Amino acid sequence: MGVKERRAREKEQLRQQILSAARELFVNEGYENVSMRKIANKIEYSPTTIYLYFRDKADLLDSVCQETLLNLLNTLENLKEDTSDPVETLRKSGKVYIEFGLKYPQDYKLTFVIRPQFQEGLGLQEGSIGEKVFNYLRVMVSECIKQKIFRQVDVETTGQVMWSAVHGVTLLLIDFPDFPWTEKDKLIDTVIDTTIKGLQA
Amino acid sequence: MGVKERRAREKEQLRQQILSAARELFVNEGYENVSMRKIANKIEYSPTTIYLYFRDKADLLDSVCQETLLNLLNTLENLKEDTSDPVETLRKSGKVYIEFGLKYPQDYKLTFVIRPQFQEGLGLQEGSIGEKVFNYLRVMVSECIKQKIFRQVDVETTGQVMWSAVHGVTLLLIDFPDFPWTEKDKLIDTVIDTTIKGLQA
DNA sequence: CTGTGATAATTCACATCGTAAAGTTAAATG
DNA sequence: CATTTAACTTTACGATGTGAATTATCACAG
Repeated sequence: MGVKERRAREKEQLRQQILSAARELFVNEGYENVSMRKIANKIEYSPTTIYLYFRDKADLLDSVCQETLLNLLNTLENLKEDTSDPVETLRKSGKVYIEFGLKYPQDYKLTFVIRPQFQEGLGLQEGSIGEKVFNYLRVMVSECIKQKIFRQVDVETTGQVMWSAVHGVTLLLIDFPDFPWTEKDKLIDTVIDTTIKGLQA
Repeated sequence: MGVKERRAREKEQLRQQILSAARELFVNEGYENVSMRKIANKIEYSPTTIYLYFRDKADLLDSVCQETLLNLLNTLENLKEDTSDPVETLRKSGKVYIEFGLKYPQDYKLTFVIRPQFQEGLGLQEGSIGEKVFNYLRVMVSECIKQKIFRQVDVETTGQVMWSAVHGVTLLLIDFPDFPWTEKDKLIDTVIDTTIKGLQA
């Protein structure tokens, strides 16, 4: 009964093909400037075929963003060189987060700014990858608090403050590339250092 | 020669009409979901009339955003109750900035997220309103530094760090309303306090 | 090999979009 | 009244997201 399996495999393959064509186009030309027809052309299928695999254009976007979140999660988890210094780990994580955003600016915007416009509230719910990313942050922060390096405010708030800071710079640097920013790396480091210093006991 | 003037006034009036119809629609339905035809219908003119007043849809968006920036600037300047305590003024300004964003979430996103997608780099150039807003921030920050309350890092970086923090929370709160945030006001205050504390000498 | 049923992909169609170009109307000037 | 000018509309084009109807592809039973 290998037939069913092969067919399923083929179906999954085409799904992936659509997904990666969509990602490439979204990233290079922006979500709004990519039509279903363009995606279809790229993979040499008819436009409506895509609808056999994705509910609509927003659903396609959503799937692309899930992948991005997974990438981000992996990137973050890859640096768990447990230095036993939780603050250093947090600092490094912040840096990696921002650098991820700047390395794939379109993916970042797609995931954290564009998608929320189309999928109200979704994306960070129970068990999702987005939640896992924030959990990663939670763990690091709570380590800092446990060791009494950070003030004894609650983990949630502390994590959210950290997230605000890195999310903020990332988006500003992406959205206003012509603004007279301080030297980029200096700005990034200062944002992280300032926030960490502000959170310390 | 009052004729010319009257005509000019009428023209300006229609321009304003278009602008406010556009703003209302953009805000309520989102930029992408508003067509030139919808705007035209609302003001009871033909769709192409709008093109006599605005280059294209992006230009219309741009004008709406300029108004938003002006509103923001006014809001900020209205609280210059010179308490002679520059830190307190900065804290209050941050709060007002965030509250402005949360009060008009769609306007805020339009201005700081959507527009940059259509007008590369524009909006913060020399003499613009956007620049004035950032100048406001600069002045406050440099006051804090002058009084040796803040670390002696340069004004630019300090201001940009502050902006990152407030921009970050604002957008997160807008874009992920369903995320389990700490109590909103607490989060806002903590973001501001943390950043200011981190910047202090 | 032929027919059958399922599944995958396509063709066709529709309403809507941004906006260019040409056409029309009305008001100001002489 | 005639003419010029400015304001506005009509018409038109190519592109968009996507639903419905249609066709092609293929595994399997007889």
